[in-house]
Amino acid sequence: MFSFVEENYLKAIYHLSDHGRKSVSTNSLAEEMQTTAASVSDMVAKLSKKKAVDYQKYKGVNVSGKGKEVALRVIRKHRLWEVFLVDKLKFHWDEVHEIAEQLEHIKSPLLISRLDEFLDFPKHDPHGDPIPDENGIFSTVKKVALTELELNTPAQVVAVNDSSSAFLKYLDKVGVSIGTKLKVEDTNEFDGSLDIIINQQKALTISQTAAQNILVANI
Amino acid sequence: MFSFVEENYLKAIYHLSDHGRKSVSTNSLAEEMQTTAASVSDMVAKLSKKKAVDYQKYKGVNVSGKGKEVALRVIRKHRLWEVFLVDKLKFHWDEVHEIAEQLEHIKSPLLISRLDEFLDFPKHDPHGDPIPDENGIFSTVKKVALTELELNTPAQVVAVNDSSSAFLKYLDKVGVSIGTKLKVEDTNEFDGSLDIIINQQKALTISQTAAQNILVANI
DNA sequence: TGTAGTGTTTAGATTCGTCTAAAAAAAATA
DNA sequence: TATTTTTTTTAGACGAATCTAAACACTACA
Ligand SMILES: [Mn+2]
Ligand SMILES: [Mn+2]
Ligand SMILES: [Mn+2]
Ligand SMILES: [Mn+2]
Repeated sequence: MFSFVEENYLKAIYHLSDHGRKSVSTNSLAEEMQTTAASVSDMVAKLSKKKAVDYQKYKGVNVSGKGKEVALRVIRKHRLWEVFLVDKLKFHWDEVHEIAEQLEHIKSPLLISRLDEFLDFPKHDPHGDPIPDENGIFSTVKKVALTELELNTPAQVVAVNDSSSAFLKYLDKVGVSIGTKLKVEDTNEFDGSLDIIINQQKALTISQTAAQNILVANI
Repeated sequence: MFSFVEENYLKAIYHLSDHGRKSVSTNSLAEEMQTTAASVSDMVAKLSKKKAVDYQKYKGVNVSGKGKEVALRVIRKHRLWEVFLVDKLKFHWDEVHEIAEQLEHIKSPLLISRLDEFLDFPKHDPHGDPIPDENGIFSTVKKVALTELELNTPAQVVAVNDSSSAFLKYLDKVGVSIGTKLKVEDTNEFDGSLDIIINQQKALTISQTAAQNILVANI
């Protein structure tokens, strides 16, 4: 039905549109897909003819109902495979994305439901991102960037906004991972950095940039 | 280096050439690949230019050293994934081939070595076919078709020649699987059928066709 | 040994996804 | 509002893999 390449476009449109909430420009999609605006124009017209996106020339593009379904199915597979790689094959959380980019395109609904079961129906991937169920529904937990957390309120790390290897390695070094309990002790006005306490013991200061990429939930 | 399609051609040539022992005709390769002789001619010329096959016009084709390496790597991945599907995801041995056809093309040497370890370094896939190691070496066990087994000699089923769903379902029905111990009690001259005893108890008669597709080794 | 038949290769076209260059539309700015 | 700049689309081409039709090479055998 949809090719490897079409699936990747739909996933990118879904992400850039903030889960289908706003329309996506040709240039931003070209940057995301590491290709040219001309190629994007072509592909978007093609996806529009297949009713996978809503598109008007010069007005941007967004996923249609059908396109959203496809995107969510790919995202579900991507995240389940990442859980498999980390939980079962002992990969590190900064090594799994590229392999999951390939595995997400394997076509077999039965394979995915068996994998889901084998992994014990995980609700989140190794980076804390939610895994949609077979109907595309996310289990929603209210999460907030660490920069928004109120002072001295205990919270738990539930996800990261930046899954780059560099950032994940930094988090490892300072001892932050999914599930880590922490609170913010103080904010430093002059550069936006935060003084935090990890697991009721380790104190450290992290930059505003780092804090914006750490998502937490109240406990 | 090699595309999805090129990998499939190399695998097919390797199989049709009986592990590189004899050269493969354009037509037989076209049939195996479900395509036309013209397409095969094109692809074989391309693989020849890439030094993955030895090829002279009108004289047939065979894998080169490099092509054999590629084919064996794909075969290794195919069979390891089949073991994963059966042992870990509880698939039935007649359901795994199509999915493994997709998974065999995932590119990540580390993934395969981790998978191998996770599966406890299996030497055979669910159909009894040997899994080459990372250097392309098969662990060789002398196996023989059940039709060649001497009378009243105890043996063990180690592989099947026919992995079709129909044949595997038949084997399930009569209670034969990889590892089953059996011996041949008698041969019926008029139609080549065999009277066999399974696990020292169950007696049954199987056709010559079935027996030719069951491979056994002495115990 | 000439010829019919089979097997194989070449020629030319098609689809998919991509590219560069140029044209057109929209947005920004003067 | 008129002009410049940016964004987007169109035009035309290309490589990969495929196809059909036609030409060519090898084989069999009369
Ligand atoms: Mn990922
Ligand atoms: Mn992808
Ligand atoms: Mn198989
Ligand atoms: Mn394949």
